[in-house]
Amino acid sequence: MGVMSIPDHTTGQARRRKKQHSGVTMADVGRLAGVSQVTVSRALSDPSKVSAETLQKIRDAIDVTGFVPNAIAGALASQRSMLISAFVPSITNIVYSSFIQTFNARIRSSGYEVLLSETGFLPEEEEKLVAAHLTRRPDAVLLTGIHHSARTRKMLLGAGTPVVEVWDVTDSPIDVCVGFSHSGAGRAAADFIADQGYRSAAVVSAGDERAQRRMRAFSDRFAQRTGAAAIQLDFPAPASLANGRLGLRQLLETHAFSDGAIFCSSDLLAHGVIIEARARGLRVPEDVAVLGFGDQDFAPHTDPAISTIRVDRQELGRAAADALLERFAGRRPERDVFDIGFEIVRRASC
Amino acid sequence: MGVMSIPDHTTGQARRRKKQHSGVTMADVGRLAGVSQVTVSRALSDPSKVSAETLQKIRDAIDVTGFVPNAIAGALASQRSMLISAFVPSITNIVYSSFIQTFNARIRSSGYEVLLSETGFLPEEEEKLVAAHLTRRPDAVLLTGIHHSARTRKMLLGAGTPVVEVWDVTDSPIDVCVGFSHSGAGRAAADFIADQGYRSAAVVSAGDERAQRRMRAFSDRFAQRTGAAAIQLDFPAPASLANGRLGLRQLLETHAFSDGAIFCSSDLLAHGVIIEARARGLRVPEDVAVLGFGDQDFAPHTDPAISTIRVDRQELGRAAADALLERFAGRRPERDVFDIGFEIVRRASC
DNA sequence: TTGTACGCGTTATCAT
DNA sequence: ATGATAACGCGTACAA
Repeated sequence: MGVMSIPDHTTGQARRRKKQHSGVTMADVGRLAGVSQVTVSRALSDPSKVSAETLQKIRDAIDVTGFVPNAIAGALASQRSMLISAFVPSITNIVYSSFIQTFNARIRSSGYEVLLSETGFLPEEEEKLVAAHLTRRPDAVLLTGIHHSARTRKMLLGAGTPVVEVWDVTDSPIDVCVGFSHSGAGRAAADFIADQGYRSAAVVSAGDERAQRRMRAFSDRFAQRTGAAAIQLDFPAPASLANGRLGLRQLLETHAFSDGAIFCSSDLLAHGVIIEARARGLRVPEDVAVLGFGDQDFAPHTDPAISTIRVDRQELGRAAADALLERFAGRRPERDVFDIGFEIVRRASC
Repeated sequence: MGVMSIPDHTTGQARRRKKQHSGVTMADVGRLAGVSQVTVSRALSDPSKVSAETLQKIRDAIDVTGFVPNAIAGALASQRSMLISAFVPSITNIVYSSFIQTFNARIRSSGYEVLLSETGFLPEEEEKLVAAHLTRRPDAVLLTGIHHSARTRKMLLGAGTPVVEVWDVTDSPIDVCVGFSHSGAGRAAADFIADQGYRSAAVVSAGDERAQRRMRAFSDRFAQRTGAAAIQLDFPAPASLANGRLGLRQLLETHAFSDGAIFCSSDLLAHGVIIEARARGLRVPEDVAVLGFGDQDFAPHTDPAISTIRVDRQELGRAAADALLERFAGRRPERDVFDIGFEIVRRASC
C-alpha cells in the first residue's frame, strides 16, 4: 500500500504525472481491519450486514488509509454506472440550465450523477454526443426535444436504457416524454393578443425549431382570428437583447410595423424589444405591445414588466427526474407522456 | 454471442430491467470476425496495428452486432477514466456557464468528457461533491476559486490528479491556477471612477466572496483617492435585475446617495440599477453613473450601454483546458499561475 | 500481425 | 456474520 506515502510537496514539482490515485483498495482496508475484502464491500453498501465491532474496525481502517471507493470498478461489477446522460441545446441559455439545475438536484439526491452535454440545435451533433455517452453505459438518458436522428433513436433503443425526452410532447416518444405543446402555446398567445383587440402582430424568434413551431401556430391562429398576417422575423440563435433590439428596428424600418403586438420566442428578445422601443421614445404597451416567452426571473423586473408565457421549469426538471427514478425502481410510469402545460402571465407589456 | 439469445433465467423472470445494454463485447465481435478480443481492441485504439483485411472484417462485425465499446471496463483496465470533474458555483450564471462551454469544447475535442457539478458558494458543499466525484477517478479536476476546505485539498492531493483552480490567482495553488486578481480589478474600477471626477460612490454586490474582495479593494482605493467612503450594499446570491433595482432604491431612499457612481459586482446588477434609474426619471450617467462587471453579451445593448470590466471567459476556458492537457501530455506547464488579466470597457453608463 | 495470460477493483453467488 | 470465488469487459505485457 505504498500509496499512503504523502506526495512530497517539498519540491513542488516532483509530483507524479500518471494517474495512480490513492491506490488504496478494499482489500487493503480489509487487511488492516483484519477482515476480507468482501466484508469491506458489505460494510459500505449495507452496514447492517456487518457486526458492530468489525464495522468500527473497518471505518477506522478507512480513515487511516484514506480509502476512496472506486466507482468504476463498482460500475463494471454491478452493471450500473449510476450515471445519467443529459443533452440540452445550450448550457448558457438559462431556460435550459435552470431546468437542468432542478433535474440535477433531484437526480443527485438519489445517488446518481448527471453527465451533461451541449448539443446545439443540430441532430447530427446530438447523434455524435449520444454515441460518445453511451460508451459510458449511462443508466438513463435525457434528451431535449422530440426530433432525433434515426441513428440516435436506434442507438438508444439498442442500449435498452430508459430515455426521457423533455420540453415537448409527442404521441410517439422513444420511451417517456415530459413537456408541453408548443403549437398550443403559440395559439394561446394569439388568442391572448387578439382578445385584447390588437389588429396587427409580429413574431420574432431566434433559430430554435420549437420556437418556430410556436410562431407558426401563432400566425395561423392570429390570421384566423383577425384576418391579418403576422410579420415573421427569425434570427440565428442565440436569443439576445441585441437581436430583440434589431428585431424591433427592422419591424419599424423595413416592415412598416406599427401599433400592434409582438410575440417574442424568448423573454430576452422581448426585453430587447422593450429597450429599443423606449430608446426610440415609443410607449410600451401603448405604441408597441410585447409578449415574451419563458417567464425568466428578470421578466417581472423590466420596465414595463414583461407579459409572458410561463413554463414551470422546476416542475419539468422534477417530473423528468421522477420519471427516470420510477423506471429505476422497476415501475413504469402510468403514462409515458406528461404534459405539464404552460400559463400566460399578464404583466404590463401586453 | 450469448447476448443475442434470450436470457433464460432459472426462475423464468424474463429480461429484467437491470441494465443490460446490447451486451455485445469485443470478444463477441472478435468471434464473428474470426479474430481474438485483443485484436478487436487494437483495431479500435490503433487501426494501424491491424492488417487491412482483418480490420475490415472487424468493422463489419461491429456493424452487424451494433457493438458499443464499454468505457467503464476500459477505464478500469487502463486506469484512465477520460473524465474531468468540474465545479462551478452556479450553472445558471452565464458567467460560469459560458466559461464552462469553452472549457468543455476544448476538453472534449481531446477525447475527455466533463462531469460538471454546481457547488453553490459554500466550501462544505464543494467538499461533499468533490468526494463524490473522486469516486469516479477523474483524470483531472477543475475548481472555481482558490478557497477550499482543508479536507477538499487533502482529498485532491491524495488523489494525485492534476487540479486547476480558475477565476482567481494565488501564490499557493493546489496545483495550477488560472484567473485574475480581484483586488486588482476593484482598484482599477476605483481609479477609473475617480479619474472621471466622481466624488461619491457606492458598491452593490450579491453574495460572492470574490465579488466582495473586489468591492473591498474598490472602497479602499476610492477612499484613498477621494477621501470619501463608498456605501456598500450586499445582497444574497444570485445577482439579478431585481437586486440591482432594489439596490438603487435603497441607495437613494435609505442612504441618501446622490450624484455619484455605482460599481456593481455583475452586469446584471448594473442593468437593474439602470432600469430603476430610468424608471425614476434619472439620467445615466449624468445623475447616476454605473460600472458593471463581466462584460456579458447584453452589456453593449442596454440603454445606455454598460461600462464594465471585461474578463475573457473564452480565454479562461481555453487556458484552463490547455493547462490540464499539458499535464496529461506529461509536461508541467512553465508556470503554475496564469494571470489572464481584465480590461475596463468604457461605454456610456460611466 | 496476432494471440495468451493476467490484472484492474468492485459486486454477486454460494458456502460456511 | 463472514469468506472464497467467479464474473464484469477491457488494456497491457509478453510471447509467438
